[in-house]
Amino acid sequence: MTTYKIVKKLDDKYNASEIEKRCIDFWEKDKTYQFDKTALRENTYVVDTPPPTVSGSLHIGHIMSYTQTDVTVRYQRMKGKSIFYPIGWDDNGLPTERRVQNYFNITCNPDLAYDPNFHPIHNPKGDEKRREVSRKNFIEACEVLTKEDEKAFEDVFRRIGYSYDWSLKYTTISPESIRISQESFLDLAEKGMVYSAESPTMWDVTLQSAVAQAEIEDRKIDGFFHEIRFEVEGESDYLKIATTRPEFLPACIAVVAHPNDVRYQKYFGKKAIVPLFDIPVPIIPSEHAEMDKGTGIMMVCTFGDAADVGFWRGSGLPIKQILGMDGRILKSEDERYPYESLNSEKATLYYKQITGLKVKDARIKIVDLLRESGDLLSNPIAIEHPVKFYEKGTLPLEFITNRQWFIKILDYKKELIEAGQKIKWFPEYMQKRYETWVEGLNQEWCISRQRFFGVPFPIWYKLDKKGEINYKEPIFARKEQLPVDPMSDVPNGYTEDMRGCPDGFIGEKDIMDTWATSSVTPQIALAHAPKGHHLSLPFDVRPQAHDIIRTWAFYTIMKALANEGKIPWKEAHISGFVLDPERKKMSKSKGNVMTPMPLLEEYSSDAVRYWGARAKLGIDLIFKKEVMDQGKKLTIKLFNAARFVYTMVQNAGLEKTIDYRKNITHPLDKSWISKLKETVESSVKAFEINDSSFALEITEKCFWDFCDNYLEIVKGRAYVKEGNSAVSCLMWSIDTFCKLFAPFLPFITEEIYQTRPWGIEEKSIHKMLFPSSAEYEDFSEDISLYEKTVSLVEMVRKKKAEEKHSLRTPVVALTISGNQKTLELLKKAIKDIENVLNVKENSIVFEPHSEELFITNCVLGENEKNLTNN
RNA sequence: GGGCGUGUAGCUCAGGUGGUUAGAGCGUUACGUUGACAUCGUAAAGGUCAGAGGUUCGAGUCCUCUUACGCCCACCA
Repeated sequence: MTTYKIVKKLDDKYNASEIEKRCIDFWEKDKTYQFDKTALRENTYVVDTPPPTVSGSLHIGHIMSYTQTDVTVRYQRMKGKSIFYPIGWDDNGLPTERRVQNYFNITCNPDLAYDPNFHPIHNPKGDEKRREVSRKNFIEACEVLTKEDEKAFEDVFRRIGYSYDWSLKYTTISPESIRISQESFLDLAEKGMVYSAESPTMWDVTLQSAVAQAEIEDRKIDGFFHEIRFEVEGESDYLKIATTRPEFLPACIAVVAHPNDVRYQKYFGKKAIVPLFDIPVPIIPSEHAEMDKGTGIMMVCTFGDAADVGFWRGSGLPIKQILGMDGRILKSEDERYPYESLNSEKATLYYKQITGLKVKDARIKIVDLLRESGDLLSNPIAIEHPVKFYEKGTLPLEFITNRQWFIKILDYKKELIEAGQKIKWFPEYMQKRYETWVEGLNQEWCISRQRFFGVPFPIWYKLDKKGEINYKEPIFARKEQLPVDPMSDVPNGYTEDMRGCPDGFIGEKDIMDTWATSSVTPQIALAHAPKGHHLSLPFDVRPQAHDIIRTWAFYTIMKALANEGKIPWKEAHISGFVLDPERKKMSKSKGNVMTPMPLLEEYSSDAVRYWGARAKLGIDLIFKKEVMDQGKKLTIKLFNAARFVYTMVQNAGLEKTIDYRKNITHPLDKSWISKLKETVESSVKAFEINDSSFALEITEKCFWDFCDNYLEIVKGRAYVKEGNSAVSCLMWSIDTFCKLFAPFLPFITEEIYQTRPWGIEEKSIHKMLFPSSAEYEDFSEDISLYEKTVSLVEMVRKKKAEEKHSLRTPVVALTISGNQKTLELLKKAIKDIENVLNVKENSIVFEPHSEELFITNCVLGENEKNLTNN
């Protein structure tokens, strides 16, 4: 067995960093947290740990939620369960990609061949042009950089004592993870749930990639209503059409009004003329238009917003694409306005003035032109309106038509909601959030991204005789081929020299949405488990924060359901955020993030864990250092209380026998054990409903009661030879508190447990069984003796405080009033009471006159200070 | 517009099946240290439990409404 340390004795002074070092070393050598694959499933607790994104650093929000999970896991371990608690690093995705580009001054060109001689070097200056490298080289560069971050993350997680089995560590960009992600995709392809299509896609022009519904957010931005004059063919009057996006005039395909709108009914079937460009477009009745909004009549362009896309889908009208992938107005090949116009010359003249401009500039230009031509009916009206953004983007999303891969989800809403109902959510109301999200889904999951650092699609396309791509019949990789990179691997039946040639093939350049990989974390974790394990879905728990219910939780449920027909986990534990003192979410851009390492140094790991563990699941927490102070104080108090009790145990010559608890015979001690029993019972109850913060709260309360009252009251008895009952009771209490606190404060409790005065080697406390109230049953007695004694002590203390005397001031005369029963009870602890109050032996008078317990006469003697002063 | 959550001491938060006088930490004030602990102890002050109504012998807790704040979703001419 691994030795905890050579000198098995508590230090004289509490030293957090020494204790932390000893414990980390001990747990490592002892393999305390190793997963035991031989345990039965019902004796195993399986966790789908969130792999943190390794770009930048961990912040205090991680610490709160990861601590809450570790506490739960440690409790389960102390229930005797084998724990499958892996840790992974999410190094796959955009944040890493951006960071790597800047750090090495490189950029990825997936068309390039792999260069085995390329080694990335730190080059932040970026004086020279960014070097283009192949996708494989780029991924290698990502791995170089993420390794450093992962080291720093691991240091923090080890230091704070998260009980991962580090041998289960995975990364989301590893070949194994890529394999699993691709396999999941191929499985869905077989099931007919994936397809590629060319259609209007939400497009981030800065990122130059498609994004999915889950990654977009609304932001209120300033804009203008422009009221524009549209003439009607064959009519003398004109239409007044309001739009926020006049730059899309040349892409206008129709004008629509509500079918019941009497103002416009007479125009239906006629054509409106788009100003400047003289484009005749049909005036169509459509429910898309609302009578009471604006002028009640609107123009439809391809595409100004999601409503335009919706209308276009049902209209059968052709798309007029004027916006390029770079967010600029397209130049047509012959530099003419490329669509139908009554006056092509004029249309071209105007169109030329906006080609190549960014949408915002094009808008300004068009407004100027409308003003000049007299088609702007009023000055633009300033408004604030919600616009869709990519959550990490800076410019509004555009709808641009291109080819993307999708996973069908809209047909499965019912099943997805039912799966959500089978999962127990903590707190419960988080299930509602999941349901709201699923109900509100209106797009299939677009999983292709025009990026580089991620999981490639296991797909190639055939080229025909002319070298044109056949998208209709993609070549899927075979499962035994995985993982594949279609840009360097070759599909079955082809050779590398056929790549890009007529009658040959070409690889799919795009990569998958990072969530396509994150959504299979349970499967990835299992792939990293020791051979011969018997685990499968569902896991026991998924801990995560509430902001990613619509992404991580949703996609994981969706994949588990589609791939395996199962729910991924039985429970979801949803944590909140840490807010700064102004109640703002901590974020890098606001500069208000706190990193954990300095706090661990300042307060100790146990104290920081205390802070995280006190927060309730799901609640957003305002960061308060004072709570860490409280944790630090508690830790030191535990240390000192244990040190004192251990000295008593040594003095009493108490031996470790199974039966030392049998020494506990004194009524007051047994009464205290009742109190302890109650706390154990409530603590277990709280843990069982995943309310560990409550368990901590009541344990702490009981512990301070122990220190302030019980320990003080029996101190005198513990010093004398016949004090074995008290000493045994103190010892058992310390043992109990250590176990109750162990999930929260793993370091100090291990230190105290390992330095027990028996001198016998012990297993880690974290492998011991959590206390159960039944163990205390036989040693407990009516709790009221303890409670009455404490209230009596408090009364006398208060009297001494009121008279500004020291607590050691002798009491010359004391009369206690109360009912007969109470007084008889108190007499059982008379020696302890005399001692703690410093009353002369046999001088307490009992008066059985009143119902309530109180002191009718309390005369204090002179204390030493007063004597010297006089 | 729909939904969810929150409102308790100066601050940050607990208050479980409704049950004495509503709790903790920090902060404030007073006192205290010779035998675990000054990274300390004992005590005090501090509350119309957001507001109104209802159920009940009894409501911080249950119901209805109002109000303030936060979040999620939707709308986006």
